[in-house]
Formats: sequence, C-alpha cells, structure tokens
Amino acid sequence: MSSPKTRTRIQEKNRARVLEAALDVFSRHGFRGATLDEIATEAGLSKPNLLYYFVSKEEIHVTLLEGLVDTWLDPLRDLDAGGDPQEELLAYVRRKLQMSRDLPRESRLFAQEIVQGAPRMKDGLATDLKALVDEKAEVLRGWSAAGRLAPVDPHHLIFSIWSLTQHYADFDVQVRAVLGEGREPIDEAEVFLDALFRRVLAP
Amino acid sequence: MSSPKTRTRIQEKNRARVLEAALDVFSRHGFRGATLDEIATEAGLSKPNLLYYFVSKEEIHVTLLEGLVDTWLDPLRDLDAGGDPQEELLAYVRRKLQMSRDLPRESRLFAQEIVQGAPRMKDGLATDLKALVDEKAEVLRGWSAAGRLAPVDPHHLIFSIWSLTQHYADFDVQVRAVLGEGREPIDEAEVFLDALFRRVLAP
DNA sequence: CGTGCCCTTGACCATTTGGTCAAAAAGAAA
DNA sequence: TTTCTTTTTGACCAAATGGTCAAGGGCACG
Repeated sequence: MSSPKTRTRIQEKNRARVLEAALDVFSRHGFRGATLDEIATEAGLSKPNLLYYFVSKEEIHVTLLEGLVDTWLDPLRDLDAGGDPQEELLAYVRRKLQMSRDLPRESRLFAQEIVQGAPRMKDGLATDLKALVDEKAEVLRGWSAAGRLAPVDPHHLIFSIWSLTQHYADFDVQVRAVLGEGREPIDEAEVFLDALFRRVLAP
Repeated sequence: MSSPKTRTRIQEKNRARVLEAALDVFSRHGFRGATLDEIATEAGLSKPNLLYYFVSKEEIHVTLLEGLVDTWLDPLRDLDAGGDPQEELLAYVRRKLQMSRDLPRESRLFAQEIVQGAPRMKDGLATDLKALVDEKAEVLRGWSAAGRLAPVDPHHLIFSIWSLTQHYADFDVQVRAVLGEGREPIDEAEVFLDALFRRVLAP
C-alpha cells in the first residue's frame, strides 16, 4: 500500500547526492561525529532540503548501511562449492581486496559501525551475515574433510580473509605511513596475500 | 623549568580516573562522538572539575593516544634478532593477541583514530612507528635471506600480524555474532593463528 | 588554629546540533 | 495560462556541547 516506491527524477538524484555525501562524512567521522550541516554542504543542499529527502540523520545512516551489507557479502556469495577449493578462496581474497581498492569509504563506514558496537546493525549481523557465513563455512569444512583444503577452522579462515583485505582500506593511513611514499599498498598486498593464502590453504 | 612533573596524590588519582573514563567513551564513540559530560559522569567528576585536570577534550584524547603508542609497540620491540625466526614471530603474534584480549578498548581507540585518518597522531606514525617497523623489517629480511624464514615482504608480514590479531578486539561484535554464543573467539584464534603462521613463516 | 594553596562546583555562556515550519519558488499537467 | 504538486529555503527552536569563572570547601603545614 504505502510502498515508498515511486520516486521523481529529482528525488532519485538528490537522494543519491545525499547518500554520496553522507558516505564521505560518516566514513570520516563516524555516526555521532558527523553533522547534518557537513553532509548538506557536501551534498550541495540546504539542511532543511536534505531533511526533505530523509527524515533524520539516523535514516541516512541506516539507508547507507543497508545498501552496504549486500555489496559486502556478494563476493562471499560468489564462492562456488563446485569449484576448486584453493582457486575459489584465492579468488575470494582477490575480490575482497578489490573492494578495499574500489570502495574504501564503504569499508571504513562498515568498520566504524562494527568498532562502535554495531548499534545500528546488530540484527543483520546475527541473522543474514551469520547465515551466509555458516553456509559457506560448511562448504569449507567439506573441502577440508575431503582433503582438498587445509584442515583449518572455516569461520576463522573467513575472518582472516576479511581482516587481511579490509586492513588495507581501513588502516590505509597507517599502512602508507609505514611503507613510505612511492609504494602502492594494495598492489603489493595482492602479491603478498596470494602467496600467504596459497601456503595456508594447501591441504 | 615549567616541567609538569610534580603531581599531588589527588591529581595523580583523578587524572587516572579521567583517562580511564575517557578511554571507555572515546573507544565507544570516537573523538567527535564523545562528550565531556559523558566522560565526566563516568569518571565521577563534575565537568568543570574534569577541566581542572585537563584543559580540553583534545588534551585528554592526545594524552590517551600518546600513552598508548608505546604500549602498542612494545611487543614488536621485544622481537629478538638473535632468536629463532619462527619462534620469535609466533611469540609476537601471541603477545599481540594477548593485547586484544587484555586491552580491547585501547585497540579500538587506536583503530578509530587510524580509520578516521589519524588526525591527532599522523606524525607519530610516519616517524616513531615507521622507524621501528623499518628496523624490524630489516631483521626479517635478513632471516629470509638466510633461508630461516619464508621469503615474504617483511612489512606486509607485520601488517598481517597486526590485522589478524587486532581484528579480534576491533571487530569483536561481528566475530561473536557470526560464531554464535558459547565460543570464545580469542581462545580459538590462538590455535588458528598459530597454525596459520607456522605455514606462512616456514622457509 | 590560622593561613595559603589545592580542589570542587553552581551558574553561566556562546556555539553547534538535529530538527521544524510556513511560505516562496519551480515543475508538471491541463 | 492556470492549477496543483513537488522542491527549496530563511527563520526559528530547544537541547546539547565545549568551555569559563568566581566563589566556596578542604587540606596541609607552620
């Protein structure tokens, strides 16, 4: 009945501008640290105008987060139980690293939400996320049992992939500070992580 | 001359209480998201009283961060160039994981500062941190060259240790949500990471 | 026990913040 | 062009925020 479907061209465009600006601001300062003024300015709208498209600061944040979860899990969904275990997992690592390269703000937004205790998405974690991870963990367990993959805890293996790839987006400043100028962190990470996981995954 | 050394017992005690409370609040909400009122309340002091011990919100944050850097790097300093490569590095992993267990708030405070671009500690990163890491990276390179350690990029190896261990403090909510109740993430991580790094480090 | 210093606080302040509202401006439809 | 709806905004508001200040309370020490 009251499905919020039909959107004007203007609505479509301005909501997108708001979300784009909000992604920038939220990912830099976290939810509490972000201000509507800053988002509005960066979106090129007045504050009341911004609140014409989203009823509250929280709605913007939640909208952003919701849109993000799927994007975030897609690479894991693509893991094919019918494929070659090592190649499937190495491809997953590559896809996740690619996301750190292409969507660093999204990664940091996500990271901040989790670090701060995920007050606005705990449900999603314990349901959707857990369900998908459990499913894929079962696949990994099967591979291990069949001797096609090292006998490692599948959940922690998945954590290790998340952690190692997202690190290059979330801790970018630190990584660059330590490596010094002239080095391209993620290019190097691609080589490093490929070698690392080849060793880790071999049966 | 104007060294801020001599501190009353009361000063010592109340500064400590403030820092303790601030650690809690900053690690939960980040710098901008934290409020003096919240810190004051949690410290059991009035706001003006709090500002008697620290001149500003920023000074509290900086004090916290400064005190943290050393603690954070100590485990790496302990890496002994004279020891057995694999055992030295595995011990480093264990020490870092122990810090995730014992000092999760400190880890999250640190993480938030980095994720937000390290506006209050960029210098420290590019100087102190880089210097120590470069030094230890040289040790690792030597080990690799001598065939006592896998031939991996030493900087990225160190990043991988940071990332994999701190993940269990910083992303605790997510890890627990995915694992479900009744599992002790860091206990499991100890086993998992030991196995992982044995494979990664072997020459 | 008095004196001087350290500590504490209630009252206060300017600014910022998330959010409202009525009215004007700009489209869209006729 | 007229009418009706969608967008946009200036003015406004209550609450929160970082921070100040003068005055009162406590404590140590002679």
